[in-house]
Amino acid sequence: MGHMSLHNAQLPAIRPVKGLEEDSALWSVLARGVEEVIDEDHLRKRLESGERLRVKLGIDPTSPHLHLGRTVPLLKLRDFQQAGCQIVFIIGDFTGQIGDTSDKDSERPMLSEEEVERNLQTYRDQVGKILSLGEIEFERNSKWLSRLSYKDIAWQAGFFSVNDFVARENIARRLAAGKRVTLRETLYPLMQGYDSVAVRADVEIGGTDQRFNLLTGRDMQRLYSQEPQDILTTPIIEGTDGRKMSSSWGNTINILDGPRDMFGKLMTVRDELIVKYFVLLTREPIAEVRGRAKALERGDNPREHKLALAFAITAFYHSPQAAQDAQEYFIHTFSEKTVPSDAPELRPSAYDITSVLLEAGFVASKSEARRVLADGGVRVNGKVVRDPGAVVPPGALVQKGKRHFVRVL
RNA sequence: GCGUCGGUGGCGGAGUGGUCAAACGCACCUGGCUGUAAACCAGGCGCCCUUGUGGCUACGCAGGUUCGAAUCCUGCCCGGCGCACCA
Repeated sequence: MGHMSLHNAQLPAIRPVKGLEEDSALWSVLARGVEEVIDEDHLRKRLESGERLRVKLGIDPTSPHLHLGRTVPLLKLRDFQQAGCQIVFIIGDFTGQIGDTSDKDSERPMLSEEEVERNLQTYRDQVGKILSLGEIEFERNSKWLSRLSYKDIAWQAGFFSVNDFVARENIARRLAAGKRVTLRETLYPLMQGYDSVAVRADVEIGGTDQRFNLLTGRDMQRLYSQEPQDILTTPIIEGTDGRKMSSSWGNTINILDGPRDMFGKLMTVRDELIVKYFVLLTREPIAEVRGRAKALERGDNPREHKLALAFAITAFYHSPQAAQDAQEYFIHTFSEKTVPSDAPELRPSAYDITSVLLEAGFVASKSEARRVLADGGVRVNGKVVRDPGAVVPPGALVQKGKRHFVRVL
C-alpha cells in the first residue's frame, strides 16, 4: 500500500485497460466512460482485427428530448464509429409501446403510436449532433417484432426464467414494496434481445441499468445460432441535483436546451462531478482531463474548470460562438450581477406586477406571485417590490429570483 | 371468485369524527452566505379575492349518517397479500 500518487490518480468513469495508449481509438472505445465489457478479450481481438463490427444501441422514444445522460452511450458509439465500426441504431418504436422497466421503480406507461411517432421525429436531428448520420443504419424494431406470433414468443420465452427476471434489484424492490409488476414487463428483455438477432449485432452498448437486457441479447442470439454479441456498459450520470439524471426527476440537461440555458445548468452541477462530466460528456483529451483533476486536488477554484466544462459542452451542441455568448451572459448576469441587456420582452395585458409575473410565466398562480413578492424575490428596475398591486411602467426590467428577467413593453 | 389489507398534496408517508389545506421527509420557490456548486441558515410551498378568527376546491369514485367526515356506513373502481387438489 504505497502512497496514492497524483501521477497515477485514477480518474472516474475510466476502466483500466492494459497495453493501450491513452486516447488511441481502441483505448477510447474500451476505457473511456466504460463500466464493464463482456467479453473483453473477445471484443478487443475483433476490434484489433479491423473487422467492421456492427455496434447496436437502442433507444426508446419515450421522450422527445435527449438529455446529457443519454449522450453517454451516444458518445461511446461515436468512439466505435471512429474506430471503424458500423453503427446500428435501433429506434424502439415497438418496445417503446411496451415500456422498459430497467431504470424504473414503477411500471412505465405504454406510449401511443402517435406519441412514439412524434418523439421519433426529433431524434435523428439530435443524434446527428453527435454522430455522422450518413454511415448509420437506422432501424425500427416494429419491423421484426410486430411479425412474431404468439407461438414464436412462447418458444423464446421458454428459454428464460422468471427467477432471473425477479432477481433484478429494481424488480425485487418493487415486489418487496408490494408494487405491481406485470407479466408484460418480463417480455421487454426478450424483445430487446431479439433486436440483436434481427440486426446481427456484434456488440451492444447501453447504460449499466441495461445490463440484464444486454445479456439477454447474448442468450437470444445463441438461441438463433448466432455468435453472441459482446456488451459494453456505460456509467449512469448524475443530474443537476446529484441524483441520477432522468426525465422523471426533472434534473436533466437536454441537448436541445438553448445555449445560455445549457451553460447555466452546467454551472449548477456539483463540483465533485466536474471531472466525471469531462470524461463522460466530452472528448477532451484524457491527459488534459487528468491535468484538471490534479489542479482541482491542488485547490484550483472549481469554478474555472466548470466554466471550461460548460463551454466545451455548449460549444459541442451549439457552436463556439454560442458558447462564448452564453459564457459572457453568465458572467455578466450572475457573477457581476449586472442586468442582461437583452432580456425577453413582454407586452402584458395589465401593468400591475402580479399580472406581469403571471404572464411572464414566472409564477403559476396569483397566490404564488403574492408569496414571492412578500419574500422579496421580485425586483423592478433593480428595486425590490412587495406590493402585489404595484404598477410596472413600460420599459421596466422585471426580475424574479436570480435568473428570471423580462422587459415590459 | 372468496378472504384480507390498502388507495391522502409532484413523490414518499402521517392522520382514523371537530383544533386538517392536512405532521414529517424529498423535490420545488424566495431570501441569506457564495462560485447561480455543495453544505448550512430563515421563510414559503391548493386556488381566489375587497388579506379576513375570509371564500372556494381537495384526501380513489358515487351516495349516506352527522351540527360537523380524509376519518363512520353502503356500493363501485383500482392495487397488494393469502386462498383457490395436496394446505
